[in-house]
Amino acid sequence: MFSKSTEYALRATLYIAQKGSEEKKIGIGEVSKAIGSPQSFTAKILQFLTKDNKVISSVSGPHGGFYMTVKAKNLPVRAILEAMGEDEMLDKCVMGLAKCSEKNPCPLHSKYKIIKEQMNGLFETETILQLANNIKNGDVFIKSK
Amino acid sequence: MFSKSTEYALRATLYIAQKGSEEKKIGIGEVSKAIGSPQSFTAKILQFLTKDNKVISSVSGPHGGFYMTVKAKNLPVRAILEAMGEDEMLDKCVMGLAKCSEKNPCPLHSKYKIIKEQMNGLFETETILQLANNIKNGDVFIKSK
DNA sequence: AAAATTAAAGACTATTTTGTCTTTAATTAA
DNA sequence: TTAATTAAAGACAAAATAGTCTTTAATTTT
Repeated sequence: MFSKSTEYALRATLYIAQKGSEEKKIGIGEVSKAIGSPQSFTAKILQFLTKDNKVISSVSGPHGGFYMTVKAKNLPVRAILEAMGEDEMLDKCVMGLAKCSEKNPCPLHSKYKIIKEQMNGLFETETILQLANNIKNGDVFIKSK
Repeated sequence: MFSKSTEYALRATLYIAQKGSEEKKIGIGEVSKAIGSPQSFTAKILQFLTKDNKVISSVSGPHGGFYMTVKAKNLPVRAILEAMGEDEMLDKCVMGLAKCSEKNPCPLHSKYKIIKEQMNGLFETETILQLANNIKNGDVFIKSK
């Protein structure tokens, strides 16, 4: 479905949302350990998500690290996909037609459309904060055992 | 969703199902032109789908080409995904957890599961022949204008 | 002001995916 | 049986993705 980069972005963001705040920033070492991802690669992804404070924020120096504002935590999960440039996945033709539409539908268009609508609904409805709370509760996980 | 290879595989297979038969084989040139894909790359993909006559069949020489048996045409679309080794996509964790399950669910597991079930249903239910017939009727297309 | 700590930046490498091109093998028609 | 036609095989090349490592900049603590 998504690229490895986006998978790490989703998990890292949820971890930072769950554990961090403006007062308590999280270091890259802790993040990559918590989600089970390569540290340097994850660093690069987080730097990218930090550009223009799209989704996450950061400060350098001692006691620095990554965190999210309350406003950012209340964004839908889709915001992470958009920041990673993978939100087009949610509207892409399943057979790869450059222009797949009602006028020019691929053979799976009409049935796959319904599935895409549900995916859009899922990523639009769920907020980062909601999912982060589920992690906190111990109901769900962001690292494989 | 799927790799370019699999997108081409889906479209090429539907074209061959629609236009070809044991009596009328289709050349690689015609296929790649009809679906708008790079010819040599498509050739490699079709060769792969021909291995062990998984989905499509072929013969070399004059009046040779690609075709599908009646039996193959009646396979579900999922057979193409399986042949391309991309059917695992239909069961993969959306956040990239190696082991995402009811016991160890990712934060999107329970809701994404429903979407996956529908995707599985779609690819399992639709047969290659059914979709090919829709192309023949002019209802749907496998090439972008 | 100096040392320590942290992310930012960017060069670099490795792997996978996508794609091309040439040679070979199979088959058929003349 | 020779020439023509087609896919098969496989070596290459290009581009995208994934990942590492080193240096720099920002910030804080001492």
